[in-house]
Amino acid sequence: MPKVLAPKRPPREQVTAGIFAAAIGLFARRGYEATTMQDVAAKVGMTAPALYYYFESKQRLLFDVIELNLERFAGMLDVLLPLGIDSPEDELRAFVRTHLAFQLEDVDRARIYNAMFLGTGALLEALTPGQRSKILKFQGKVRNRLRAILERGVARKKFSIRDLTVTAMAILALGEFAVAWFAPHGRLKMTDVGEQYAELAVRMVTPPARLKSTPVVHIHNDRTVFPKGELR
Amino acid sequence: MPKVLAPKRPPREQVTAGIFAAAIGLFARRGYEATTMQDVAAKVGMTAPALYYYFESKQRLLFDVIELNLERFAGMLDVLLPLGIDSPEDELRAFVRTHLAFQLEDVDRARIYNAMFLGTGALLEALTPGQRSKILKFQGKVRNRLRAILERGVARKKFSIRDLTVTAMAILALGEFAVAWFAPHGRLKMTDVGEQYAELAVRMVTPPARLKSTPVVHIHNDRTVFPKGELR
DNA sequence: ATCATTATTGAATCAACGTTAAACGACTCG
DNA sequence: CGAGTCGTTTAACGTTGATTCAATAATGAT
Repeated sequence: MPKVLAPKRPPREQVTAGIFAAAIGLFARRGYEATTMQDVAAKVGMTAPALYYYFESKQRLLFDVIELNLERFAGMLDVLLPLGIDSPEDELRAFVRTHLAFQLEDVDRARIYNAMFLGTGALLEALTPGQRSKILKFQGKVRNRLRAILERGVARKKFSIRDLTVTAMAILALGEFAVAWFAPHGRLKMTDVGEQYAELAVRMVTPPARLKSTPVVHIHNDRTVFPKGELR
Repeated sequence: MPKVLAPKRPPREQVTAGIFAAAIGLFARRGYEATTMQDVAAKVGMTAPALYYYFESKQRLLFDVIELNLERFAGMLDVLLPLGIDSPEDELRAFVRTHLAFQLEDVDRARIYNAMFLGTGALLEALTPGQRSKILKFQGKVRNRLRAILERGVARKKFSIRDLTVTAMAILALGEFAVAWFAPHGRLKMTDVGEQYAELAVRMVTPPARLKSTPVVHIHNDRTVFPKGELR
């Protein structure tokens, strides 16, 4: 009779997945240099040398971690792109919500993504030119998607935007910054924040009601058109 | 005749200032762990042990670097605080502008500040509990300052805010994210961005004009009051 | 000049870490 | 059972980097 519940040795895949999970968290939080192979090993109940059975070096581990996440990014982008929503406002809302979801559904992943984005940490140094261009391309796609939404809103006279770049960056900032303060099990649910951020983004592109009318300027092709003497 | 241009030994202050400058840049770009005392020393034309004449340890150097920068920010904050600006809108604008100026006028400093804020990098981990709490206390002050501004605007029925925390974080996000994209000598001047960010922040707390009126909810004491069925 | 103090250096110490090597247990297949 | 492979461990190596120490150069005062 075979031993019941005898823990059969888990397949290689599963082990590496565990190592990835541990490494992502540690790299994301402490940074690459500050994380030791010991740390990673300990998190999966191993000793450091055992890791070398799966990864030829620490560098390689980082590389693979990043590569793995790049794939996930790409997947998120697909969800982001094909939205066939009519109203520019709703389109903007959807973008903001999706962007936030991407950031919050896996904080470690988002941290790594942002770290590369911000040029912080040693993560960027570890990237190959191929990886770098891959991620820059991804970034560009996300930004362009947002710009397109904003431009469409402007074209339809729904949005009032002073400078496209500034506004786009402001909206992206919301999501990227979220991982810094959002507490997964706190008072607010992720969907709550998504709703509110979406609304804040819409307000950003909507002229205020009561205030002495802010000069509305429409932008064309990344070049801001200023009214008389505004924005010296 | 005294040797003309004889390089008199620079005062201690000046040397430490140089070390700080070098350390800020390196810590900000490479991170704490990835920076060696050699690196810092080389940047100021010294050898590593010489640094120990001025700083008792690498950790201490990091702490002093951080503290120095916090003081600068605190200085800015003080400038911001006592201004008897009446209008909540103007107060908010001033905060946003100051926050952005702090971020953009010295990118390295901002990166360090943000790294701690974001929990990215090993900066926070490298500090002692005492040092950490000091820094966190400062962060709290900044946040509370913003919250106070927002609360005043709400109390005066000038601002429409759904959730104080979310809105505050959104506004802070603008500035913190700026270092990631702003190009010092590009099309936009810092003051331009400041103006626009200030305006975007005001819009965030101002009910939109044309849209089918977004439900306006006033918040009390960090507890959000939801209207009928909003924000499930 | 001489001396004390200040500032810096090169050599040395020590721990930590990435990595390798050899050995060991466990599981698989004959 | 026995042999081979797989996965892991302990021990060890080499390097790097923070920090210390004794020696020394540079400076300022007497």
